[in-house]
Amino acid sequence: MRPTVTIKDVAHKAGCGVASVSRVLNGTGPSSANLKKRVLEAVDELGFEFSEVGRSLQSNTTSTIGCVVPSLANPVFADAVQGAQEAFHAAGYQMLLVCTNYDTDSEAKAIRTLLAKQVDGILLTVSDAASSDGLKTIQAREIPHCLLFNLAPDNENSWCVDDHSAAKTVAGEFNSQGHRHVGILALKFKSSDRARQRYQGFVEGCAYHNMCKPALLEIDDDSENLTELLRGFLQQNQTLTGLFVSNDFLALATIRSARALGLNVPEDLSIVGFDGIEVGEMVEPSLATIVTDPKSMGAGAAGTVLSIINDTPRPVQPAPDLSFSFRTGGSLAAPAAERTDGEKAATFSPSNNPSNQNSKIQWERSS
Amino acid sequence: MRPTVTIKDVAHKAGCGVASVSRVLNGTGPSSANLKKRVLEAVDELGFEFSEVGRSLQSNTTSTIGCVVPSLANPVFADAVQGAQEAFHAAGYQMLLVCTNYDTDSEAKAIRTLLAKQVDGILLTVSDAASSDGLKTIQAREIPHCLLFNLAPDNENSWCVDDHSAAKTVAGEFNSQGHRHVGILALKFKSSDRARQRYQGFVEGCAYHNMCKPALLEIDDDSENLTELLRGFLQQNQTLTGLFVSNDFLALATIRSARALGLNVPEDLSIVGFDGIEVGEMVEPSLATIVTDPKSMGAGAAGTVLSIINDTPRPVQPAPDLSFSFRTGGSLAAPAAERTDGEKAATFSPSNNPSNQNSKIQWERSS
DNA sequence: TATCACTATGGAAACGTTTCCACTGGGAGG
DNA sequence: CCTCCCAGTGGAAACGTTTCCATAGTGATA
Repeated sequence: MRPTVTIKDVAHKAGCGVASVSRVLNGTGPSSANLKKRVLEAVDELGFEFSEVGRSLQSNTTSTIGCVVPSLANPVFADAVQGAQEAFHAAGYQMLLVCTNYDTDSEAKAIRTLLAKQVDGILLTVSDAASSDGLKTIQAREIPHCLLFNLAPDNENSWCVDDHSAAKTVAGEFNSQGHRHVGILALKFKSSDRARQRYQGFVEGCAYHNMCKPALLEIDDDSENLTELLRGFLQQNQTLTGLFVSNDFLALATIRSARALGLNVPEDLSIVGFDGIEVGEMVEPSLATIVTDPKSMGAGAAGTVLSIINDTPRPVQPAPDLSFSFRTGGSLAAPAAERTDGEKAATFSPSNNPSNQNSKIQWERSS
Repeated sequence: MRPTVTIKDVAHKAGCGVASVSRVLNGTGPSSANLKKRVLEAVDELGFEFSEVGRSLQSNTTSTIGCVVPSLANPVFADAVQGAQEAFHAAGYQMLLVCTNYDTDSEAKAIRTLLAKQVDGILLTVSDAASSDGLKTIQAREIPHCLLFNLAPDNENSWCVDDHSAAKTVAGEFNSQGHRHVGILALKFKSSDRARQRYQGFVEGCAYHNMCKPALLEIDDDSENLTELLRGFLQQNQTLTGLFVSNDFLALATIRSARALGLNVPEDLSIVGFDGIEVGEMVEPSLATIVTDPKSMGAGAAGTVLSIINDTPRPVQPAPDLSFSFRTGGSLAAPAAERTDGEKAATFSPSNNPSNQNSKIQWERSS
């Protein structure tokens, strides 16, 4: 297809063997000044560039890294990917990107494709690190790799925020504002083990602070009718004064839905997000949230992959408790006085469904 | 490095020649049932997978497409990349991603690398399509490619929003709300020819509606002190009642800065953005903006690249005037009465620098 | 002068595929 | 029975590199 110029053409033009061209151009092995000159001239004249394909075949190396993430729609991943891309680029590697849309089959398929392409390493975020087929394949083949935003199952390499502690921290923040009964809004656990971590940490944190067990609202990534879901949820949990939402994007949407239901944030309902995306600071009220640094995480994970490839010391990851920080914001405040005793609770629930049994049963202290 | 199993191993195990294995597995050429069975068994047992590298060398094809964008931090590009990735993936292509950070040198270098990697096609967004070295190289080598978000210089393939018309539309919206003197806040033109298009369209639109020539505030991508820049700008243009900001992200930041300066949006200053990112609808007031569909654009451009490769009919691009639409929002309203005659204008400019000569000179009608 | 070490160079193998070509054997048609 | 054709198969070339090895030349040392 492409009438590209190969090393043979150069050799011919320079009147020498291909081996000499290779040596001159790669600076490997000796070569006379005269030969160098001829080769360089020929290269210039012909506009020769090495074909990475030929090279790869010979060296069993592609200077390509695979990167698998659920989606770029979430700025957390977009930032992480960008950070990783820059790190790889700086090290002379190209990045093959695949988005899986939180689908485990896509994950496995993508990974197989990447392996066939002979990537030198893989950086990946999977739905569930403990059960990922793709991950198993990678481990079996001993491909240099690093998980990103997934907690490593067994001594896996991974860069991730300590979701569990972070969520616990959020519980503490709710507590110190005087909230006793809060909820958590999370993506379906099966599509994100991160959501589960956050849930568990939050439950634990609430227990630690002697708060009620948080009510859980699990939603799909593509749920359209958030407002309705929220209405139902709040009707079932009328004493709820705060809501921890498992990512900022969703938290903003939740604020909007709450408004649509006639609730004031934070007076009627406090909201805390997770991720720390920039726009969270631009809205009014600003979003209280856990802030993380996805770009650094991506770059760090990339560094880990590179260090495995080159057998150099691994980059050090920030201590788990430093992987995040809490950012105060207007969306979290003390609950309005009349909300804490459940009096006004009924105002946003015209339906007379008092089924809040959910909030107290099956509740046990875990610390 | 990798003790992978090759077609030779399969041939040996199955007791046949490599050619037969290739034929069986690719379904090209005849083969007996018996042979098929043996080969398939061997493949299964050995866990054989074709090496794309060997294949590529032979076929002069890599089933890989390069994708060059300025950054993923802007959700417009993130969405577009995702759309493109999905389209490529569906067609059996992998995507090599490079972010250039709006740097033209990176652009050229990235493109050279991609060409060395023998990508089958390239999808790219450059800083300035008219002067891009990388683009010239691509054209010279006749690599299947498509521009994204860049207006094609000469019969280039490109998918882009009609920035010019969209900006003109914005001018019209300002006009119908009664604004006479507005400004435009844009990224430095050298790093984005899109910003220039929008500027020109806006100027033209203002002229068309007999408004004042819009004042221009050009900023860097990494400007930290937006609030200060805005303060200076507003001091110099005290009769300004509206501001067109060249992307939504920046628009939200601008709203925040305006607030920091004690201005109410939209009463003291109306803001209109560009892109239509989702969070724009979640903030209060919601962001009036031009909404575009970057994901579709990415997918469309990817389709164009594929159609060039496969020599199939090009996907049809939406008509320029359908490539965007205006979304009303709370950030755009009629200017407060006292603002239109410049009376209250001084309230936000404690400095007594009345240099608004900028706004009226060199002003010409263009339609 | 014979040996040696070392530079400079080219030929050829190897990497993993696909594909062309040649060879075999068997069935059909004369 | 002799051809002819075709399915079935394997050998080998080709793709663009790198690298091993062999060879030739050169200057220094014994």
